[in-house]
Amino acid sequence: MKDQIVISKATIDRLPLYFRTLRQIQQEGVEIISSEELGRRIGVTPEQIRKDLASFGEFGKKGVGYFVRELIRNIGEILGLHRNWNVAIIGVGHLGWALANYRNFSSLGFNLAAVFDVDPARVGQIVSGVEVTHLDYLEKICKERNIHIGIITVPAQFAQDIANRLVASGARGIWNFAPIKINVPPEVRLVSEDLSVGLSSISYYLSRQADQ
Amino acid sequence: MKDQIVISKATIDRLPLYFRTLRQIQQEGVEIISSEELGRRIGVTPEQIRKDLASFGEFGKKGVGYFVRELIRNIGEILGLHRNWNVAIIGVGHLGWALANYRNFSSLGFNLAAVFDVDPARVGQIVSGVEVTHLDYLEKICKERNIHIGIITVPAQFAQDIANRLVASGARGIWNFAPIKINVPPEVRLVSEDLSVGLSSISYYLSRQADQ
DNA sequence: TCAACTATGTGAAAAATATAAAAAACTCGG
DNA sequence: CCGAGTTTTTTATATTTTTCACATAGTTGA
Repeated sequence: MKDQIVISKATIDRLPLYFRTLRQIQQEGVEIISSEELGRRIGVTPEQIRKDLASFGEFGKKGVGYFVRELIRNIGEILGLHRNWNVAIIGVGHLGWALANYRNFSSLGFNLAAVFDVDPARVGQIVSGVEVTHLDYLEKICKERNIHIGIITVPAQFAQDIANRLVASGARGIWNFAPIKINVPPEVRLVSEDLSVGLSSISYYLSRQADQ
Repeated sequence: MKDQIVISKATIDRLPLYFRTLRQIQQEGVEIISSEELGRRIGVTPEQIRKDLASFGEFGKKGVGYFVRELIRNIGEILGLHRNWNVAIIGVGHLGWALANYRNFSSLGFNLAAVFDVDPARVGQIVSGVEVTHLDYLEKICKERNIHIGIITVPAQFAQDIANRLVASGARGIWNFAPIKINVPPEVRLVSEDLSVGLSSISYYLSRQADQ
C-alpha cells in the first residue's frame, strides 16, 4: 500500500464508477476482467483505470486481468463502504424524498438512520422505513443514532444553520444540495451538488452548435 | 470575444455558480462587485473568476469591478440561458418527480414541455403543470413540442433505449441520471450525473480520518 | 492635473491530471 | 521448458488547469 502518497481527487471520484460497474459485471457472472474491457464499459481509458487502481496497491495479475470479486472488495474497502455509515436527511421536499428512497445508497452500505423536517404534515410520516422527526430534535436524534453524514435538502437560506447544527451534533460529512455555499470546519468533509451545473453546461454546448 | 479559443470544461462548470450567486447578489441590491468579494462568497479564488470571465471578453471595469446586472446578462448569454430550451423528463419515479418540481430550472429558462412514464397510474397525472404522457408516444410528442433536452430518470436497463429514442426524435442534449454508461452520437451533448459519487467520496475521506 | 489607490486582464510558473511508452510478470500451446 | 502473446505496473511525457505576479487602466481627492 502506498498510503503516504496523496491520491488525486479525480481518482477518488472515479472509484465509485468502477465499483458500480464491477458489481454489474459480477452479476453477469464474469469473474475476471481486463482494464481494456472495463474501460470500454465505463467509457474511460484502460490506462486511466490501471493508474487509478495501482495507486492503492497491486490488485491485478499481469497477463490475466483483475479478479472481479476481489477488486470489488478492495475498492469497497478503499471507499470505506464496509463501514455502514449512518446518514440523516434534512428536508423532506421533493429532492429529500427522492434521495431517501434512492435504492443505490443502501446497496452501497449507507444506512438511512434519521429524517428531519419542519412541516407538521410530514413529521411522523414514514419515509423509506424511517419516521420523520421534527427539526427541533436534530441534535438529540443525531447524537442518539450516531449520525456520521448529513444530507442537506432544505432551501438555501436554512442550509448554513443546518450544517452548523449537524456538525455540532457530531456529523463528520455533509452532502449539500442547497444552491448556496456553506462553510464547515476543516475536519468536516463537505461535498456540494449543484444540479443546475449539468443542465446549464448542456445549454452552453447546444448554443455553440446552433451558432455555427 | 475570443471565440476561436477553446474554453476549458472546468470554466464552463463554474459559470452556473457565478450566475446563481450574482443573481442572489443582485437581489440584495448590490450593483457592482469585485472578483475578490464574489470569490469570497462562492468559495473560489478571485484570480480564477477573473480568468474564467476574461476568456469570454472584458466584462469588468478596471479599478471598479463588475456591474452585476451586466455580468448576469453576459454569463446568461454565454450559457445560452436566454434561449428557452424545451426539456422532457423520462421516468416519473422519485427523482424524476423531484426534478420536474425543481424551481431552479424554470428560473434558469428551461421549459418543462413533456413528461413520460410507462406506469398507467402515472400517465394522465399532472406533474409541475405538465400532463404525463405514455412512453409509447415519446417520438410523436418530442417532435411536436420541439424537445431540445431529455432528462433520463428511468432504471439503468432502459436508459440506452430511451437515449436512442430521444436522439431519433431530435433531442440534442441528454442529462442522464441512470447509473449506467450510455452512448450517443458525437453531435449530441451528454452529461451524466452519478449521485453515488458524492456520498462515496465523503465515505472515503471519513475512513481515512478514522484510520489516523 | 497628479499621485495614490483599486481592481481587472494577462502571461508565466506551478501543480494537477491524463496519456503514452517501457518494463515486468503471468499464461498457454507445443 | 521455452517463446509468443497478454496484461499489469511503472516510468516518462504531454496536456490541462490553477496559481502567481505584474502590467494596465480607471477612480478619487487634493
